[in-house]
Amino acid sequence: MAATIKDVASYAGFSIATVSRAINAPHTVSPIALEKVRAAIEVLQFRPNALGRQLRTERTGLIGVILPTLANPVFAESLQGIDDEASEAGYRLVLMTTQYDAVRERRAIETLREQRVDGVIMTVTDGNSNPLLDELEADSMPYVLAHNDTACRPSISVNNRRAARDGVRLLISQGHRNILMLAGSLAASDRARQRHLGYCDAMLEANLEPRAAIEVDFNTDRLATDTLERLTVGPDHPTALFCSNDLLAMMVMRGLRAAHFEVPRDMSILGFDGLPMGELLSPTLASICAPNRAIGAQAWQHLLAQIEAHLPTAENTGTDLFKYPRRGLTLQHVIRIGATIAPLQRTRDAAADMTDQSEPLKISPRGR
Amino acid sequence: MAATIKDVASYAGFSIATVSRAINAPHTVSPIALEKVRAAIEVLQFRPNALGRQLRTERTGLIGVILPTLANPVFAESLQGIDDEASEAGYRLVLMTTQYDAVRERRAIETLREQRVDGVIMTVTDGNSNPLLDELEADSMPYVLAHNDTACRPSISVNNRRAARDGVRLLISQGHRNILMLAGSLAASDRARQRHLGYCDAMLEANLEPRAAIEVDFNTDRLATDTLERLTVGPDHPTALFCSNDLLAMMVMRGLRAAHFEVPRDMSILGFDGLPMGELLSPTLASICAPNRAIGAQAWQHLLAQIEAHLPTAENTGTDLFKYPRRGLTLQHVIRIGATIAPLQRTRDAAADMTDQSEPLKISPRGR
DNA sequence: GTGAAAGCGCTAACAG
DNA sequence: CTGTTAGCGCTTTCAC
Repeated sequence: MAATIKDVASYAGFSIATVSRAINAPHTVSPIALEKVRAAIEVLQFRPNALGRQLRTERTGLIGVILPTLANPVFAESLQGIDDEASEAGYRLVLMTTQYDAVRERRAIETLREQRVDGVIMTVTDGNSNPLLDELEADSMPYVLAHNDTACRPSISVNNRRAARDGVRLLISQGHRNILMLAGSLAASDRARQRHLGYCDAMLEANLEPRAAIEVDFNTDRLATDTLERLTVGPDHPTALFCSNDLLAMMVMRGLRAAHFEVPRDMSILGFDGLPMGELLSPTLASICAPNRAIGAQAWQHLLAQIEAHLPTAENTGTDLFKYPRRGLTLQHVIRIGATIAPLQRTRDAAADMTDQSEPLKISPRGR
Repeated sequence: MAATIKDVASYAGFSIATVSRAINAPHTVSPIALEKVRAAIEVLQFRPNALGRQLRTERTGLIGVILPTLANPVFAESLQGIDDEASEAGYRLVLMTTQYDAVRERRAIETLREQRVDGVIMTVTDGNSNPLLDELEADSMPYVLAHNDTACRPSISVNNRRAARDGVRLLISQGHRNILMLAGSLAASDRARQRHLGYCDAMLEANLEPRAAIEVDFNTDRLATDTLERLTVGPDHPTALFCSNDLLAMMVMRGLRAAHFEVPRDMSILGFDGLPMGELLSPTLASICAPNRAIGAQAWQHLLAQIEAHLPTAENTGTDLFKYPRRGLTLQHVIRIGATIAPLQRTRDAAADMTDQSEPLKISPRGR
């Protein structure tokens, strides 16, 4: 059906070797031959079969990308960042999503390795103690983690712990003392765990008692009512929420609004990720911004460096590894001040532990 | 380095054929052999090389996906829809983005064909008169368009024209008469053109004069000031905007807000796409919703049908083509009522062409 | 500058 | 049930 290099060769009146050279190293072929080959290719609509080449050269130009989901724009952005650069460099991406499932992570890697991808960029549930990654290293398969922050593996991310700490510090500086953290499944995200540590850091250094993160299922599009109650009812309800990601923050905002809780008057909200859409909300979402696209782009750069260090041409000296450190790279986070954060008003609840009760009390609305 | 089927064969004490069978058709192999092969695979950490198999079988299990960008969640959603189903069926996605560039579309298809993908799902700038697609058909390469709506090609989409008409009708039914449409580059999107036609349909049937779409560069994150002026200044400024997509609508909302134009009091806004995040805005964004994820999923189903019809096993009768029509499939759109739309208040501007001027006038705020 | 030939890793007749 | 063999399409020595 489709023309092969053989067809081109016989049509052009040369051997397949010459055709191959005409394609891959035109300068090593006589102008006459080159022209004839070109013509033959044109006429026969020859399209080189990448599989043949890849089988032979042991390089595919394919990069595996493993992400939890594309429903969270964080990963879509990051993916776009990877694609921008990788496609420029002539690589193609094979995408697999895991839905935060470790089993699917394993399968994805397996599949990609069978496909002989030249490298893998991924965001995993746990970047540290991960046998999958150990295997990759043992087999010296180039890989880079994106978003996972771990010092001991090649990874590109913000310092999640410190970023969270900085964010929660901001809330504290605004007078908030009863601050809760919300997260998706902690088990499914080492980022969330890091962020919770950062939350704890900030709380402790202010002599506040850190609380366990409230885990929220944000695959559904609605906040569970018991969660909502916990946030809004009772004398002890928090005045500020630190949400482990912006999507969650947005969901919470909607839930609060439905419960007639006004943000930021009745509750300050701080997100994490810095999704552009957060600025389009009203009130605009305060968030700890990670440079998601840059994370993808940098992950690519690091992967490429590893791939090139792997090439037979480059001698695998320690210099290469030094030039392109195989260990974590931390990108800078930025706190985006947004209208979802306000200084604490001394409401009845928030003023509970204050001595001066003389100021006019504002009644917090009750949910439900 | 990596073990091959030969290594496994010799380790297990069988021929490579038996190993191959043990892998691909275990039931055709004696239990003893099977066990020995399994053990060998285990010990040698054998990972079958997909390239060899693909070269031989002429099937890769790879699906090309070509999308304009992932920065627009519409496409990220759609991609997730594809991935959900395709990965389930054991296929992998090779992703390429075009940034709405026809040249990149062409290159992407070329690259994917060289990689011998089993089929392609794509969203192109122009689904109708597109030589690329003619080529694909000529070579009987399975493909499906997603989001592009065209009757004459395999495509999955909403009826963009009718959907837009329905949306604009809603605006008209709310009393709006001066309605403008905003779009990204019309040249880069047949969807936008279809939607503009729908806008015109609705305007004409109400005896209103349709206007040319205002093209907005929404790659930048800010609305150009001259565009903004056009929307807000003068006695003739519109009272409602139909935006060709939700991202644009959100950008416009922000621009208007910055100009102290309040939505929907001073301007009603209707988007297109039905991005989930629109419901998290405040006011919640009214939008014509396309089932983006379902579009991706359906595109996959149709592609799979084509691929299977292509298989040597299935006889290529007309029945197959009848069962899985190669032509466009239209999914239902839904208009999401949102708080960005309000009945027209008879402001000074909007009431200009009305005879009854006696009602109290509300002064529209002036931007800048 | 060009061609012959080997072989990348695998599957699929075919023969036994 | 198993082994032998012939390629899939390409690159790449190695001669000439």
